[in-house]
Amino acid sequence: MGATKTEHFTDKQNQIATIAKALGHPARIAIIEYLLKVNTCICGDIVNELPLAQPTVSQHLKELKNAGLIKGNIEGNSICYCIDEKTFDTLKEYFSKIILTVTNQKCC
Amino acid sequence: MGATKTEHFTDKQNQIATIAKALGHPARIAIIEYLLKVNTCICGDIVNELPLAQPTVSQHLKELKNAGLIKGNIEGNSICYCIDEKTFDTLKEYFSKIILTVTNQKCC
DNA sequence: ATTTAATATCGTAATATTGCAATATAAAGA
DNA sequence: TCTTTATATTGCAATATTACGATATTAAAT
Repeated sequence: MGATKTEHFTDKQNQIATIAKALGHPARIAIIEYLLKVNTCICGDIVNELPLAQPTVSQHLKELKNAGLIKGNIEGNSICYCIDEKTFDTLKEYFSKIILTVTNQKCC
Repeated sequence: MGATKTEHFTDKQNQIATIAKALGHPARIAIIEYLLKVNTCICGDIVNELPLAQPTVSQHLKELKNAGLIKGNIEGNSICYCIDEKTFDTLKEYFSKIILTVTNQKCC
């Protein structure tokens, strides 16, 4: 016990859960909002912006990248990060569909 | 260490992260989708639907309720659960704003 | 009053996440 | 080449999550 029973759920359910999980930490939300503000930036900029050590920021960036929420392009010495729109679209579409369905329903 | 540094982030950032975190598990996504299909149901229905024990389902329902994603109304013996639209709206609005901002940006 | 049914809570083991110091890697500049 | 700069990885401690058996709670049914 302790491990999520991933294999019992559909690919789509796991996909949405994985993306949501990546956004389930305030530091990662802060990183997304910072990227939104500055368009593109390097890891060091985020380290200066957030109250977290460089390895911690690097780890959060990795998780956001694994979930497809950001992209990282090597630019010589540093890595240029920016938001990956596609995955946010996937989420928005998913929630839009939920809301459309729910508005036709009656709650208990 | 090990605990999230919640106090260093804004209320809005923590709010979005909390909601996203609640959706960051395939079982909870499956519960949302089941509720979407059947409109309303009781805990026992979900226990029959998912490959998880009753206490586990109860715990997942509690987290979804704490995040404001579902509502639970006592109906005599059992509890009637249904989706709470408001919180999904909050998420959708948040992602819509992100996408609107990103589409005017150029990635690296 | 007792039993049954539906959920919640407690306790606990297994696993995952968070955060960071120390260290590694890799490219640019002197 | 040696140093500097930028980022990633490793290893580990603290904490959180996941899952479930056992048990408690609460209301309906008999």
